Amino acid sequence: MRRLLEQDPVEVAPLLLNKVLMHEGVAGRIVEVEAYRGEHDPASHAFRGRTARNAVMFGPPGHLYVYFTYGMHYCCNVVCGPAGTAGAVLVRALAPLAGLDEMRARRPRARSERDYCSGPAKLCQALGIDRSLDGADLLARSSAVRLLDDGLQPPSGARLASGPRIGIPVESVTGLQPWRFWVSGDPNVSRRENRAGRVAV
DNA sequence: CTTTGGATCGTCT
DNA sequence: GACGATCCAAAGG
Repeated sequence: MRRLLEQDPVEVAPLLLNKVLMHEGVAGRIVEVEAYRGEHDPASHAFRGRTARNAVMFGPPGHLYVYFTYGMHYCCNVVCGPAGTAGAVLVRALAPLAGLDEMRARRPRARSERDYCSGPAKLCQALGIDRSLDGADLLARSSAVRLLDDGLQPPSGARLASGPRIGIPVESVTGLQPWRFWVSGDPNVSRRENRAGRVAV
């Protein structure tokens, strides 16, 4: 798994679909992700170099990068690429798998199970992920938060969908890149598949 | 169903 | 001092 994550985030991103993210027994299957590169990606937190916030992005692959945004939300990424090079895959949505009661308690305003993890900040809330987990090794047995492979293969063919990343200005060069990947048709994906989405080869 | 605006504060200019 | 890799409620069709 570590070797897989050492590749370019754009290569890794679709391969993380159908993997499982778990924090203290509360878990979900990854159904939507976005790839972020480093210095050549204007949309990346690492575009302007290393800072205290994004330091983990420059570290070894397989660790968790958690950032705080909008004054109230956390979002989490799987760090990719070789150590010394910035790269990460933002986890945008999960299909709830375990700890559903815990998720409901942490997301009281959710109207249905679909509302538990259908967004990058929602899933962090549902799993109880915050800045204290920034830098955690997702592949270590001893970690509270882990990335697991339960044997289900990543989607391919028509089951894999891709499109432009969300919240990225389209006028920027990378804003048009189809670096958002999701499991086609999964109800937990953060935004419904629309004209922007297209099936990847 | 879609659109719009408010919340709220760490981070970087 | 401005601005988010967002979410939610409210309002309009």
